[in-house]
This record gives sequence, C-alpha cells and structure tokens, in this order.
Amino acid sequence: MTLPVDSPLLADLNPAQREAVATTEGPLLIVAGAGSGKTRVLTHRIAYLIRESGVSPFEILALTFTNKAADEMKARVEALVGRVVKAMWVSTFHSACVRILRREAPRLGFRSSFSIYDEADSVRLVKACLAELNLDERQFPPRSLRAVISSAKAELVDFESFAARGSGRYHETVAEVYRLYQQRLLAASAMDYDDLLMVTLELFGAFPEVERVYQDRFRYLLVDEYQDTNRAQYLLTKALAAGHHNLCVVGDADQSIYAFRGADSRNILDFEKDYPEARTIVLEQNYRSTQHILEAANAVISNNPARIPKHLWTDVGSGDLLVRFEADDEHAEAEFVAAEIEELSSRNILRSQVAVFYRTNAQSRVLEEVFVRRGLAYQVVGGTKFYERREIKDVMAYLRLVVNPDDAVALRRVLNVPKRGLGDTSVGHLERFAQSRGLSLAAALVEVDSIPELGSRAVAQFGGFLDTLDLLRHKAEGGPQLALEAVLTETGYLTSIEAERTIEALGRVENLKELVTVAGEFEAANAGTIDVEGVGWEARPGVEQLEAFLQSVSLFGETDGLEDEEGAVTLMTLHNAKGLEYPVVFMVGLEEGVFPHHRALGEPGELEEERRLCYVGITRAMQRLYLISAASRNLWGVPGFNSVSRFVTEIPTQLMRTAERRELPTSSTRSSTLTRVVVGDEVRHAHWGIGRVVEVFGSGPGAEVVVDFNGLGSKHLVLAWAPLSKV
DNA sequence: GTAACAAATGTTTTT
DNA sequence: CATTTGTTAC
Repeated sequence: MTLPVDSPLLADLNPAQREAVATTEGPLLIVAGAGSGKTRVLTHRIAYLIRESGVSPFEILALTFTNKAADEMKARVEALVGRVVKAMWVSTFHSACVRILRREAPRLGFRSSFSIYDEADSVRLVKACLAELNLDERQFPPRSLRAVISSAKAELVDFESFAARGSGRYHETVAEVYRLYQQRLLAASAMDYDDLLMVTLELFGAFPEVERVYQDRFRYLLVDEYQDTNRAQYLLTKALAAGHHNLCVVGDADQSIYAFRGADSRNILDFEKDYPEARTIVLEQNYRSTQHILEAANAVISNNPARIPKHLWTDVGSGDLLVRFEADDEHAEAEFVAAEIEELSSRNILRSQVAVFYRTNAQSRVLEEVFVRRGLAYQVVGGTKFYERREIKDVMAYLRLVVNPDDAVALRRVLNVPKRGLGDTSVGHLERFAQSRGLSLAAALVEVDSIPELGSRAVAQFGGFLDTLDLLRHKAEGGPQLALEAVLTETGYLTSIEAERTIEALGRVENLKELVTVAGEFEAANAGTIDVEGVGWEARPGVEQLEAFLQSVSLFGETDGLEDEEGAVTLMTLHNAKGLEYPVVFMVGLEEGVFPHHRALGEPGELEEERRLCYVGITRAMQRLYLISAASRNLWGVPGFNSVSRFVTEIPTQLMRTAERRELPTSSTRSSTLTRVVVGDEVRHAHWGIGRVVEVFGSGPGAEVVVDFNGLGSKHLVLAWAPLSKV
C-alpha cells in the first residue's frame, strides 16, 4: 500500500509507527511493546485523522482506562491540532458512559443527575441490604459480597442469570442480595462503577435507535490498553464499532495486570478473530530503556508459558548494570533507598527523576517514615486517597443529596452528621416506616410527622435537616464552590469539626479548604467551555456545574492528581506505575509472599499476572534499576522471613551487580531519632509539623511525651515510635 | 444519644 | 499496626 509520506505528522516516526498512524480505515490492532512510542502513535493518529483525512473531531472517540491517560492524550493531541481537541471525546470508558447516561438514563428510570457510588458507598449499600434481609454480616461479609457482585457485573451477569448459574444456599443468598442491591440502586437513582458500563449496554440493547446515534456519530474509535478490557468494555467497544468498523485498538498482552478485576487478555488475542479483515502492526523498538533493563524484562516475562513471543529491542546501548541489594529488614531497605537517592542527587540526578515501586500500599509507610526523618522530599501516589477521606465524603454526600434527593446512601451518611440527635433509634424508626410503606428514605423523611414512634424532638430535627437541604439546593444555584461553602457553614459541619480542637480535626479543616479550592478551580476551568454534546459554547448554570463537579470527583482516580513535583521522589504501587517512566526506578519488597503476593503463590494464573506486573515495573526504568529485598519483614507486627523473589532469580546474574552495604547513620532504626527530650524542646512530627514538648513521662526510648502542636492541640506520643525529630 | 474505651479483624492490585 | 466495630459508662 502507499502512504502519503509527505505529511509532517509522519516525519519522525519509524516505519511501523508510520503505518499505524496512516492506516485509518478498517479494524487495526497495534501490538505495542513497553516503551515503543504507543502514545505518540495514538496522538499522531488522531491528528492525522483530523488534518490529513478530513475527519471531524466530533466523529472521533478515544477511550482510555485512566483520566491521567486521557488528559495526557488530550494535551498531546492539542499540541498537534490545537484547541479543536476540546470538542473531541477523549475519555475513560467510565466517563464516556457517564456522558451518554446523563443524557439517556431517564429512559431506564434513572434521574439524569444520578449518583455514582464508589466502592465504599457500594459496601454501605450492601450492608443495608443485608440488614434488610436479616442476614448476618459475619456469614456474608459485605466486602466480599460486593466483590462477587462486581465481578458478575463486569461479566454482564445480571442477578437473574446469576441466580440461575449456581446453586446451594450460599449462592441463593448472594443472588438475593444482588437482586435487592440493584433494586436499591435504581430506587436511589444511583449506579456503581460496574453499572456505568452495564447500564450503558442495557440502554443500547433496549433502545437500538439510541445505540445507532452513537454508532453513527463515532466513525473512528480508538481504544488504549485493550488488553485490560473486561467483558463489558469489550462489548461496548464492539457495539460502538459495529457500524463502521474503524476500530483501532492498542495494547500489549504482556502488560495485562487487571485480570483480578475482570480484564480478559483474550480480548486482544482474539481481535483478529473478531475482525477477520483486521490489520496487525507490531511495535517492537523500545525508545525508553537501556539494553540491560530490556534484557532483564525479557528474561522475566519469558517464564510465562503460552505467551506470544515478542522481541523488544533498543539501540540506546547497554547502560549500567541493574543494582541488586538485600537488606536485613524493611527499615534497612528504606534506609538504603534513601541513602542511595541522596548519593544520586550528589551526582546531579534530580529527585523528580526517581520512583520507588512496591506491591502493596502498606509498604509505603516505612519508606515515608525514613524519608521524613532524613528530610527527603517525596510524594505518594494513591494510598489513602483525598476523596475517600471521611470529611470529604461527608460534605460530598450533602452535595449529592442536593442534586439527587433519592440518594439513600448519601442521605443515611449525613442524617446525623454533624450530630443532630438523630441516632440509630430515630433513623431506625424512619427506615422501618419507609420499608413498611414501600417508600424511599427520602420520601419517608417528608412524612416524619406520621411516624408515631418518633418523639417531637426527633421530628423537629428531621424537619430541620430537610430545611437545611432546601436551603442548600437554593444556594447550589451559585455553582459548586458556593454550594460547598454553604454545606460547610449551613449544616454546622465546619463548626463541629473545629470544636474538636484536635490535630486530626485541623487536618480535616485543611482538607475541606482544599476541596473548596478544587471546586473553585473546577468552575474556572469549566467556565464557558463547550457543552457535552458540542451544541455550542455556553456557560452552564450553577446546578449543572455542580453535577459536573460531582461526576468528575466520582471518577477521579489514583494517578490523576500526579504532577511531577519539583524535587520530590515518587512512591507508588506497581499498578499505578503503568504507563509512566522514570530515569531511576527502585523496586522494593522483592520477596516471595510480598511480590509475588502470597495470594498468588498457589495459583498459576495469578502468578503469571504477578510476573506481568514485574515486567511492567522493570520496563518503567529508563537508565537505572534497583532490585531490593529484605531478609525479614514485619507483617501485621509479626516478623516474617521470606526468600528472595523468584523474579529476581529469573534475571541473569550477569545483568546485575550487588550494591555495597552503605554506612547507615543510625543502627537502632526506629521512627524517632530522639532519645532524650526535655520540656520546652521544639520538635517536628512527620504529619503534624512543628510543636513544643510540654510534658515528659519516663526516660529513654520508652518515654512518653506530650507535644503541643502550634498551640492548637496536643498529642501523647511514645518517643520510640513517633516520627519525631528535633528542630 | 454520645463519648470513651476494648476487642477484633483484616491487607493486593483499581476505574 | 491501624482501622473499624462492639461494649460500657455517662
């Protein structure tokens, strides 16, 4: 075939990349090895469609898995084609579905301002269902029930098929919970993450004319990380591409690391079966890593049976050897990492070029302690997420109630927050009343007068709560920021936290302030933007902005807030590392039982997924890779001795050198470097900042101190454990 | 109804 | 060990 090689968009691409960009028509599979310029190809392809093929941006839909990936793609396409990118749909599967559902969900009985339940909301609802069915939480743990329901939904198994596909008492009960759970979601006009995909597909099934609209509109479809699609995402892709078949999918089966949440790498392996006319282009040249790093990655991944061999190669040279270090325990591990990073900075390697990857979030704690103590700037991606903090969820629940009065989970959450004398007894009466009359909780609330069991005080409090909500609905017309400020003041939430006068409360106030700022920024960013359907440029009224704000927060993910902070080392899980690259990478906790995780040890399938995760980790590194393990590690306060991870032994020894043991400044590696303090000392705490010692009990490392932080609260601390240092 | 304390229980990874 | 849940005393 002939390609118009004169397009500047094809200029600095290799032949395979060029073909991937210019093959615009028909199904196309791009097998993109790690670091092979995948994003570059995708963005150039979009630009090529617009600039060379004359495709309207309105006709392009690009789907990614994370908002971060979507944002990056948008930014890079914008650099190529300009502001017209704002009119394009470049989004995650989930937000694309939300955009469709905001418009179409009323056909299925949902408000267009439906709520989106995150995992915690979802667990709460499962609990409520268990209570309603008089089931024991111990026998049916809500979290695992939610997980079962979630995986069923990812496979598009509704509660009827679920009930039919198994037998026995346990299965029947789960099916019953599933049924009630769905019923409650609909009644609350709410969807969980899985519903966003499943309901969209239901919508397409029930209203072919609606499906047709989106099929016709999106003539060109691009899907990133196709190996991570689950059944629902696969079918959604298929449905949208059914009319025109201009479907371009990009992925790498070796980087499939989400099977645990329903991803099925057969989707990418079977692409050519689904679309017999498909072209396949393989990108094998790696532009990211040194040869040594690539060889290590290839060596590890080749231990997975039944994979299609791939030969990633690079011409950047062999580079440094990988660095291997075995620490005595997790503290020594963290000390080594910190010391090594300091050593690297003395050789002009910036901290922002360094990342530390671990298997589980809990592993970040020791690293953080050590980094704080040594004054090493770092940022953690993920972990306790901002939007999952209690105070944030509380005020967001108020906002959700403002736009969706049916949201029962949000209602239950804030009915007595802040405390207004509506405890379990009163709320229990309300719930029984609602249930007996077949009313929603919101509807029952309006009729509290007719609940005989309630005392006059409770009735008045319920009434006051309703009035507050009305007031908030009124204020919400002023947009997200004003709505939020109204929640903080009118509900008494802020006052009640401030009244606690503790350090923790101070932190919460800070977080709430931050949220107000975020809301303000959201307004600024969305003022006068083009509206969802591209109908025209118009500022959206306050309540609609609020809905959009809630939606963006609901779908806000792990890596999304990540900006390369100047001078800070980045800490994250291996899962979060996908799609990123760093000149220097530390992989820690390379021990059997940690990585590979003990849950995977007996399961060949899961072990292979762990190995792919390892492959992902290794291939993030550009120049330098450290492989670190600890001979002993405390797990849940109990010391454990794990052997070195099989992944380390799978790497040829000639690719590695063993690091020398560094001189460690302190041998008794505990959190605090302080052994002696006196009243009046100024100290710095990892989380709470600077404070003054006001009391000391006992002596030595076992001593307890009382520290007054900023005069705004004080804290009892055990000297040996608290991450304290002298100012 | 709430606050303070004791016990139990749980950790993989995430849109 | 850290958070959440259950129990007790006000």
